[in-house]
Amino acid sequence: MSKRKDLKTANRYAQIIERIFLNHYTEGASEICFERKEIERVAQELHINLPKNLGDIVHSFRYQVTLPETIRSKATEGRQWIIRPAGRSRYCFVLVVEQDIAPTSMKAETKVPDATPGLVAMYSLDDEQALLAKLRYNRLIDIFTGITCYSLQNHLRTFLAGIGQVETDEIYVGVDQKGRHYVFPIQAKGHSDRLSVVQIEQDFALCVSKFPDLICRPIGAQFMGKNLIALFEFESTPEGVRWTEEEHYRLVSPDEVTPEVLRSYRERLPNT
DNA sequence: CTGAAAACACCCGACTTGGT
DNA sequence: ACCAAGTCGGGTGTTTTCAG
Repeated sequence: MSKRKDLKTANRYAQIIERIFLNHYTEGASEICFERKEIERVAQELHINLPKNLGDIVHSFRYQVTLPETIRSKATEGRQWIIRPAGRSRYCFVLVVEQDIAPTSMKAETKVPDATPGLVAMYSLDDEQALLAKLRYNRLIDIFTGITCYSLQNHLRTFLAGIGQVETDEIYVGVDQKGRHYVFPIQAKGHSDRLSVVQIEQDFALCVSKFPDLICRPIGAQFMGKNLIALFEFESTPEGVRWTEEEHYRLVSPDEVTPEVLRSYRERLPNT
């Protein structure tokens, strides 16, 4: 993302993705598909070294960095390009309603007495794992959804027809007081990565394929600070995935928990 | 057709590099 | 020297290949 010498030093990833896009783009297009093989071809045309990890090109534009300006400028007002998987080694740029899944700044916080075991907090290896552990030990998914639920497994990776390989950070299953069963796929992000609608779409698809009988409610989780966590819930509409709920939870150490915090916490916790 | 092995695809963390 | 962006290697699940 250099500012001065974009033309000369735009990185290989950006050059490649830009060329692929422009190869297929026509005025007014809202879907542009390409295959992995094209990455190799384009690198050759541009006389640049083929990156060794081709998948990382798509991956980085999906979750980490913004697309080159050339591509972004071809999105109509209020819309943005995302890169959707479209089966094995196939990808599609799709123009969707712009949606930045980021925590709202001025949102009220709910205090929760931090029940994360000290040892776990101390030795978490990375942000994402730390976040998942805090969600689990503090039953934040129960509190957020109002449903009693349990972690089924984490890092469920599987292959979906028509999409490709997908991965969900953690899966919870739950049951409400009327006996309905739910599945909650969780996407967790530390400070640096962004939540992406692409992943939420995949979570819905994963539910349909692997848990067709359960009610599917994808959740996004993001650290806003060390002990401040934002949770999001999504719904699937004809216009695409939309974010419907957002709550912020602050984990506070047990010795600063007032009776009031404790009471409100107990009220929010679903009965088991 | 079946099962095992090889190849492929993808994501993550860690290393490398280039700009300040 | 420090920081962040760019790149790469490892691990694991899926798909393909192929011998029997």
